[in-house]
Amino acid sequence: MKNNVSIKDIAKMAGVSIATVSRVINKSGKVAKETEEKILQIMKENNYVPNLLAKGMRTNKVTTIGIVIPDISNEFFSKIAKQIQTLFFNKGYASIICNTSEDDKIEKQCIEMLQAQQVGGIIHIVSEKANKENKILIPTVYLDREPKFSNKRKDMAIIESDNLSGGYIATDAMIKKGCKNIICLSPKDVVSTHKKRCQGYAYAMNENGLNLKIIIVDNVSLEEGYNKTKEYIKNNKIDGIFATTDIIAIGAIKAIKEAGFKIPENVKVFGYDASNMSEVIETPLSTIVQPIEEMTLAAVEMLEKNMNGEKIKENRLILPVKIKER
Amino acid sequence: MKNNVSIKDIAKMAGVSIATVSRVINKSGKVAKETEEKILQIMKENNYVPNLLAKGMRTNKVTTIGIVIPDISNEFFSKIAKQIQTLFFNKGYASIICNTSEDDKIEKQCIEMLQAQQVGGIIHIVSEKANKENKILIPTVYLDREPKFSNKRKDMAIIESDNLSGGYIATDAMIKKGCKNIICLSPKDVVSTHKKRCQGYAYAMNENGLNLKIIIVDNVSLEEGYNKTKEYIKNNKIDGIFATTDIIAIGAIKAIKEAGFKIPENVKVFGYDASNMSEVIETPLSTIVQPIEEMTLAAVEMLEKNMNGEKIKENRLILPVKIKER
DNA sequence: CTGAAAGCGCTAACAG
DNA sequence: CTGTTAGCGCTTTCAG
Repeated sequence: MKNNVSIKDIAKMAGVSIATVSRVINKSGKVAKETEEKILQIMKENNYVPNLLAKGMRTNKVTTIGIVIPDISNEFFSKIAKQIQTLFFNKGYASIICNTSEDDKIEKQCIEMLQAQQVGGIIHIVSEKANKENKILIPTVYLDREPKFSNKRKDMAIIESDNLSGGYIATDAMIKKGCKNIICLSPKDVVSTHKKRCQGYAYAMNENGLNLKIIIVDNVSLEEGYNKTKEYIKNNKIDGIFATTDIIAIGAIKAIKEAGFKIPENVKVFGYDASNMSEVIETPLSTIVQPIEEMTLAAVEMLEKNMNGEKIKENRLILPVKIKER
Repeated sequence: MKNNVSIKDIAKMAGVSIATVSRVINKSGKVAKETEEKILQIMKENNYVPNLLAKGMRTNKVTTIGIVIPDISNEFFSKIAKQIQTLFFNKGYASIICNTSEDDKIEKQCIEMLQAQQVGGIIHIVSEKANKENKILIPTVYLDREPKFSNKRKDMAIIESDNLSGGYIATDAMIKKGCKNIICLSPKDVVSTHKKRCQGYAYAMNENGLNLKIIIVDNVSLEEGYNKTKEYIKNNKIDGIFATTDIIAIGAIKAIKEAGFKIPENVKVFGYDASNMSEVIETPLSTIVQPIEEMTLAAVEMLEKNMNGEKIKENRLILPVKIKER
């Protein structure tokens, strides 16, 4: 499997020392044009590709970063992963992507593996269960979800979108259209994002003197959105729903329609994330758009600075979201 | 950034040679229980994590594999990537994931980078434009799409799902329900998967003496599915649609309904991939389910064998698909 | 301008 | 059972 030609092979073929070959590879130091061309030629002929790992080991500069993500098959996260990988690829870095499946045990293993793989930095979306910081020395930027342990370290780099105002503007938009009985459907507040969206909802409701009703779904699924909504509307009147993620809203829509109500005439529905599903569903589903590009770009830039040991004043960033009404 | 303790540091602290430390790390050779425990203790205290790259360099055994994918934010591909990364993670491998964005230039760069990163093997879903094999010596398994250059090398490892019968059973199911005028919506046949699905469609139509009509969409999008369908039904009657991927079917549905037809009463619609969108759309959309787990498992196993230099008789595999009628 | 040599962290004989 | 040593592919002084 190791038919790879090495710098040594090239040197031998060119009749020079490996130092010289190294110099032309890195365009460092002076090499006679003649020798340089000859070496370049031989490298091309033999399809030489430098061993980045050996180089990294020697120079202590690494060309790999890690991305730790709860579930890469989730649309929102996969978009993020794509952006990050592309941004880093263009800078010459390879991205090692790890799935934690929301499991803190696996998450720990991921971090250890990345450390063992000598990644230069990590962009980390914490799992639901992550309670304590993994004790590592690798530069890390937390993205999307605020880690539970973030209050312990004020210098922690965290990039989020503005989930609080996301919840607020969604709810407020419905209130402005006359809704008075708006419920909020959300998973248990294990994750900062959903929690903040609920808080935004609560803020808007309180501001308008409306009674809030937060209904906890046991998991993030169409079924749960459906079941909990169906159950609730048996004995309660509602005219608005704010679900902290699209799929829950879609379940709610199903229940609402089954009960004979019209959307958006009788009940207005807001989801979150502007997923593909929200695009294709035929019932009008309003939603909140997160600034994925800005978030990933900021995370990548911040991580790069961290890796270069640069001081950063702004190590926490909250990016604005947009509303998409339908 | 390199505060990492090394085997040398541990050895010094334990007052033994690095060889001994190496032995306890790898559980190779005999080490006195006493010394072993002492070393283990010190390793734990100092949070020692072995440098896999150095190890790989020395042993010529690498713990990284590459995944090359056209678009990781695509639901189907991201599910595949997740599976592969998980399977390899459990075997102790890290996965470097690369996006080609369907661009053969980027694809080439990806392969080169993976080579430079010394990955042990690659699972590769080729881009649309990939026309010639990248000349590398890394064990590679092609997944999902059959490379255009596959006929040149009969020993190439390729895992696909059965797109041909996918197209066939979808079409056949509609015919069995009485459809006679079924159109097929598909992107230009740049990619083997869509091409084969169309062939399956054609096969079923011919078998039943029906006229086939394949309509090319310019790109894979809801809009194109919508536009091309709307255009066609202006002057033609149809009672069935087979779209080679769900999103196109969803566009078609929109056009059909706008024209006043009922689904599935007047027109039956089949998509492909059993995407989340197909799950939530309120109009009945039948679809074909690909065996993602089996595909990825087979690919991973085949790659592992390749990496271990094992001979494999079956280097081409076509896995069966399932129908999901709605 | 170019080569020799040391060393990054680690493993694998080879001696003790 | 344990230490010494060479070397994986590469960069980087230090001498020529």
